Amino acid sequence: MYRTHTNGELRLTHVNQTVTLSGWVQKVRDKGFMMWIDVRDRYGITQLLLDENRSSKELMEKARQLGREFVVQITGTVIEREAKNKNIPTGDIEILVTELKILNAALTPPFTIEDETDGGDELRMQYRYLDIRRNPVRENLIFRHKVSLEVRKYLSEHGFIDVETPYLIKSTPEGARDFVVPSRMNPGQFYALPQSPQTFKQLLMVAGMDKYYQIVKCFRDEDLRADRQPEFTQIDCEMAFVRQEDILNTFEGLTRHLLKEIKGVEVAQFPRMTYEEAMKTYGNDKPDIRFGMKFGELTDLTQNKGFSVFDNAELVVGIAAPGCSEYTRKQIDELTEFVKRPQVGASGLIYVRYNMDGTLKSSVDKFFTEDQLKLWAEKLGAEKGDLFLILAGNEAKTRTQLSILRMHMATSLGLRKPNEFAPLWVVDFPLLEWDEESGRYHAMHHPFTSPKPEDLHLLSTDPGKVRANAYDMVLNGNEIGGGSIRIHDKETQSQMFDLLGFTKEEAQNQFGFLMNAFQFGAPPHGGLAFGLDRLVAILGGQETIRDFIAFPKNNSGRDVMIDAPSAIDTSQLNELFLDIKPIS
RNA sequence: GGUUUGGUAGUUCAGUUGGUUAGAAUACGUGCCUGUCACGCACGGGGUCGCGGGUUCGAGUCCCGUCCAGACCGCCA
Repeated sequence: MYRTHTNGELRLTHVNQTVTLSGWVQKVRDKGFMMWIDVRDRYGITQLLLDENRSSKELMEKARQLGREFVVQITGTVIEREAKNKNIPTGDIEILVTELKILNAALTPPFTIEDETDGGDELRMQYRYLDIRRNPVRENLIFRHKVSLEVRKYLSEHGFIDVETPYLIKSTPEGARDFVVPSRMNPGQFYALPQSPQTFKQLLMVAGMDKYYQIVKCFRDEDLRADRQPEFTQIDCEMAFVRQEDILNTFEGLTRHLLKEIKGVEVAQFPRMTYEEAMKTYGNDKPDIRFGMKFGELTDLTQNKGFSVFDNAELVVGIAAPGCSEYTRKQIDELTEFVKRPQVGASGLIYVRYNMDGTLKSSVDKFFTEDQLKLWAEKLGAEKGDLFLILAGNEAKTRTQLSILRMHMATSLGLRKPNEFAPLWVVDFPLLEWDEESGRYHAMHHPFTSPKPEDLHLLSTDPGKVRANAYDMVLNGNEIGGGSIRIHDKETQSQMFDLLGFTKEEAQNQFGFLMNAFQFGAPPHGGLAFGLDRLVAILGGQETIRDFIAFPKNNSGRDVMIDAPSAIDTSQLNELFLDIKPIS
C-alpha cells in the first residue's frame, strides 16, 4: 500500500495514528538537529519531521539525500505541531517519520514548482507536466472539469443525448482552413478534421434524435491568439421542432445554471440586443455591458461649424469616460497615440473635459461654443467629471475604433471586473457579409443558417440587408456561443448556395448528402455551440485560454513539449503517395 | 503575410554614451544552525550575452540578415 491518506486530509483528530503517505518533495528545511520535509500531492501538503532525538541517524542521512520533486513514501506517527501554520489546512499536525522510501529520484526542475513560479511561459510549456503540478494550473484544470460536468448534468437532465460524430470527414472550402489527413487506402485523397460537427448534428436531427449535444474537439488551421487554439473544444448542441425562442431559453438556462453552480452568481433574464443596436451603441457585436460608456452620435451637431475633420466625416461619435475630466495632457496624448496605432488606425482623437464646476473645455474650442458642447454632453449621457473622447471618419471603421478605445478605457479604469458577469443575447445578425477579396458574399454564420422570413424578399435584390435567424451569447465582451435556426428544405438551401457563389455541381459535390437528407423528412431545427475553453476562462476570470488547457499549443501552433508538428519518414510519405515540395 | 516587444548564469532579470575582470535575485552544491514553514548565516560552482555577418583600436551595447518566443493586425463560414 502506497498510502493510507492523502497529503491534504490529516488533522488534529488523527494525532497518534500511524499513517503512510506518498507524494513529491516540495521543500526540505534542514536545521541540522531537526529537519522538515513538505510532501505534496494533488490534495495538499503535509509536513514531515525528523529530529536527532527521535529519529535514527540512518533515517536522517537518507532524508538528506532528498531533492526537490523526489517521489517518496513515508510511514510515521501523526503528532501535534509545536509551532502551527495557519496558512495550510494540515498546519496543526506533522508526521514524525519512522520509515522513508525513495520511490523515484528527480532531476532539479528547471523552474520552481510554486504558485508564483520563476519559469517563463515557454519553459512551462516545454515541461508542462511540471507546470501542472503547480496549484494554479492544476486548479484551472479541475475547474474546467467542474464546468463540463455541470454542462453534461444540465443537458442530460433536459433530455439531450450525447452522440459522437466522426473526426475524419470531408474538406470544404467554405470558412476556415481545414486540417487535412491523407488517406493511405485511398491514394491522393484526404480527410479533413471537422471545424465543427455542423452537418452531422443537422443529420442527427433528420435522424430523429431530437436533442443532441457533444463536448467535442474542433479544428481550424488559422493563426493563433491568446484566446484561439488550432484545436479547441465546443459544447455543440442541436434541437428539432424549435423556434429561436426555444433555443434562447434552453441555453440561457444552461448558462444561468453554470453561473449559479460554478460561481454562485444569480443573473436575471439575459437582455437581448439586435446586431444593429449592438453596432450602433457599442461598435461591436459582442459588447461588454458590465459598464456604460455607450456611444453617442454627434454627426448632426458637428457639421458645418468650420472644423474640417468633422465636416468631412461620415460619422462623428464619442463616449464619456467616467471621472476622467482631470486627465493630464500626457494621459490624453497617450490615448491619442493609442488610437493612432496602425492596429486601431484612427487619425486623431478629440476630447472634451466636462469639469466638476459644469464648465466644458475641449480641444476644438475654436469651432464650438460651450452651449454646443452642452448638447454633446446630453447625447453622450455624460455627467460632470467625465471626459468625452470623440472619433470621426468612415462610419464602420470609426465605430470599430471607438469600440477598441472604449474597451481600453474600461480596462484602465478597472471597470472590467472578473467576478461580475453580464451576459446577453445578440440577435438578428445579417445573413451575409460582403467579402472584398473574393468579390462575393460570404455567410456570416455559416451557409446552413436560415434567413428571416420577413426579409426573404430582399434575397434577390439586396442580399446584404437580409437578416438571419442567428444569435450569439455574449459574456463580458466575449462571444461564448453562437447558433442559428437552420435551413431544413432543399430549395432554400440550394438557393443559399447559389447566393454564396457555388455552382450547382459544387454544391452537390460538397453538400449533396445534406440536401439529399432534407428530401427525406427533415424537421425544422436549430442549435448553438459554446466555446468551452473560452467559457471556462471567462468563468475563471481570466483572459487567456491556454491556462485552462492541459497541453496547449504556442503562437505558431507548436506543441513545444512533444515537438509537434514534425517531419515524417520518406517511407511514411511513400505509403501515403505524398511528395514534399522543397520549401523555398 | 504584416506591425511591435523581447532573447544575457538552471531560472527571472539589470547591464549607463561602445571601454578594463558581465552583475543581482533565486535555484543548485558544501558547511553551520535547538521549531522551520519565502527558514537563517557563511562559502562555492555556474555565461558560445540566440545564431551569422558587418562597422570599430575595442561590440552584450551600433548596423544588416536570420532563428525563436510573446502581444496585436490580416485570417478565424
